[in-house]
Amino acid sequence: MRRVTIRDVAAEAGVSIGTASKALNGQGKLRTETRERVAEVAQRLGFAPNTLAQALLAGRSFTVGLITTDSFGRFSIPVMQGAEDALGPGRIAVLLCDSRDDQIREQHYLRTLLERRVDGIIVTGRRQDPREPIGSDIPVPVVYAMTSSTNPGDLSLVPDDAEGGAIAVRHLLSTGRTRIGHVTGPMSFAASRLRAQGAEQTLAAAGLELAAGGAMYGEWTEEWGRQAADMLLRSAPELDAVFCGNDQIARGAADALRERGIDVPGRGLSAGQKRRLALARLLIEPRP
Amino acid sequence: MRRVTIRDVAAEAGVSIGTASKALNGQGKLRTETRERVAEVAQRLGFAPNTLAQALLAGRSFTVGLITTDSFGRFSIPVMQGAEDALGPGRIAVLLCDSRDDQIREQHYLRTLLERRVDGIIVTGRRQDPREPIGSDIPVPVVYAMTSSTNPGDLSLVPDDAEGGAIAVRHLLSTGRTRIGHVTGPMSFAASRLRAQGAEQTLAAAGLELAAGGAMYGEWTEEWGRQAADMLLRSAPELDAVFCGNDQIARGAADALRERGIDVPGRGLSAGQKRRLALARLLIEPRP
DNA sequence: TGATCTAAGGAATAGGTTTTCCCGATTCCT
DNA sequence: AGGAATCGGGAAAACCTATTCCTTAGATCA
Repeated sequence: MRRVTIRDVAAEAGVSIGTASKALNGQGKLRTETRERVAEVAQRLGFAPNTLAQALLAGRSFTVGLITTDSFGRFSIPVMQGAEDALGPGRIAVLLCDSRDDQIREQHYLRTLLERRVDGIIVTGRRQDPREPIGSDIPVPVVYAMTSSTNPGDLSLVPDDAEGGAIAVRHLLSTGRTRIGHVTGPMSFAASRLRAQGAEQTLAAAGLELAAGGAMYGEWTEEWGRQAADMLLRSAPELDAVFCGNDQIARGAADALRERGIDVPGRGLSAGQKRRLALARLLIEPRP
Repeated sequence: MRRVTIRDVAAEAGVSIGTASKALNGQGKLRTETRERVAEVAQRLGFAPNTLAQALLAGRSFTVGLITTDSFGRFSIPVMQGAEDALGPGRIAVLLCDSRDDQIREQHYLRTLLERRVDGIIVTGRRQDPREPIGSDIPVPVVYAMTSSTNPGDLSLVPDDAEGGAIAVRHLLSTGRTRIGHVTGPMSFAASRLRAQGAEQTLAAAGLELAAGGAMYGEWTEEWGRQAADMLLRSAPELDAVFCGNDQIARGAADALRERGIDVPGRGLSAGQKRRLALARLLIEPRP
């Protein structure tokens, strides 16, 4: 039941182990006839080089770890998919870890990944925000995707929330709206604060400000969208647009407004999911 | 920049490599004082045993491969999550591969996994159905989850579709319905055929049969649910229940019927997602 | 006192591959 | 023909750890 090794191939082809290795990898100076013979034997024996041995020798594992904090939720799936898509074909494998945003599990997985000598680590999913970096003094590159670390030196790939807020407001202004409300997620999330900030600055540049006294912070849920819409309807009945912090809130608010007989246009842009994690390529050199 | 190895620990603690290994793993006969000294040094130096070296020595990699065919879609995510949940804490890692139900990619990943000497392979996601096994003569255990192979010897973890159809019909009969229609997915899917079969057999045992001349095969979509409901309304206006093959179809059908003024109760059972892949444990021995 | 036993830890090996260095045999040049 | 260069391939080290077998010293026993 032993797996066939390069030693078997070498013996069968009547050459040394080193020669067999060179033949299979296109290295060294070998006769063409020799190369072909070794290749044929390897094929016939079903030889598959042991990546573990290669990794041990190379000092790297051709593997990256992916730590998700939201149990493969809405935020980490596109990252996961992008990472796999960018890395898989290049013989780099992706190792899966689900920390559930729990410190203990996170440390456990971090340790496991380091023991496996991963070439890099991707941290993704909505983490408690703001949040400590997953660890200090980690001897491999770490990149945060769709989440960020409090350590300013860390590499992170995040949406430009302030610009996003600005874009939304500019769009509304361009359609002639001027009395704009803003309903968004918890104030503890940087995403909420930055989007509101971008919106406010853009309004200020036009000599305006957010209706109803500023951004309304709450939850990232449909339920909060409904509640907030009701509140707005009472406190600021004159407004002519609502900028919502995410899709759930928008859906809730739109439903609530429609139920009150207010006409709400359909959604404008798709969520633009499936961001490719091209940055992951930076983590590792392409294998020669 | 070299990572610290057991050799460094041994040198620092003033013992041999073998002794250091024994101390860290609780093996052999060593003085307690020695054990503690080695442990302290390992801690201080931040030693993390190289899993690659362990794997090479042990002849197994403490890793399983997970091949998804639907790009982390609705069917594979629960399996992925269950596998990670069952394996991760036990120091077994899960390697991610997305074949997109493409033969070429599937073969590529299969080869990669074998080169990495995985201890087992999980294949999941809705595959084209019926479908060839991922390969023959694979030297590691393979289990199909939420999908099956045409090779009857292969291990697969699938819902009991026939029993599911039977359960649905028994439920409807118990509420007094007797004129039951069935709208389901494509006939090319075994799931469709088996559910219809279970439903028909249960009805037959009660001396009944499916309304409108049998199961209506179509797509797994809301759109098809709407269409089918309309058709049923015309061809079999006397029916008093519709058994739908999946949630999408049910939602479409319910919407269409409600629009025609027909009262439809809310959904009865949750989809019961998040199936734990306990079977994955069978693939591997727990690490000693 | 000499022989035997136990405790504590060292030396060596295995696992599979890549790569560097080296050696023998041809071929080329003058 | 004699030396140099090239060609083809072999031997061995290195990567890191766990384990098996030995060695040494001290203790026990008759």
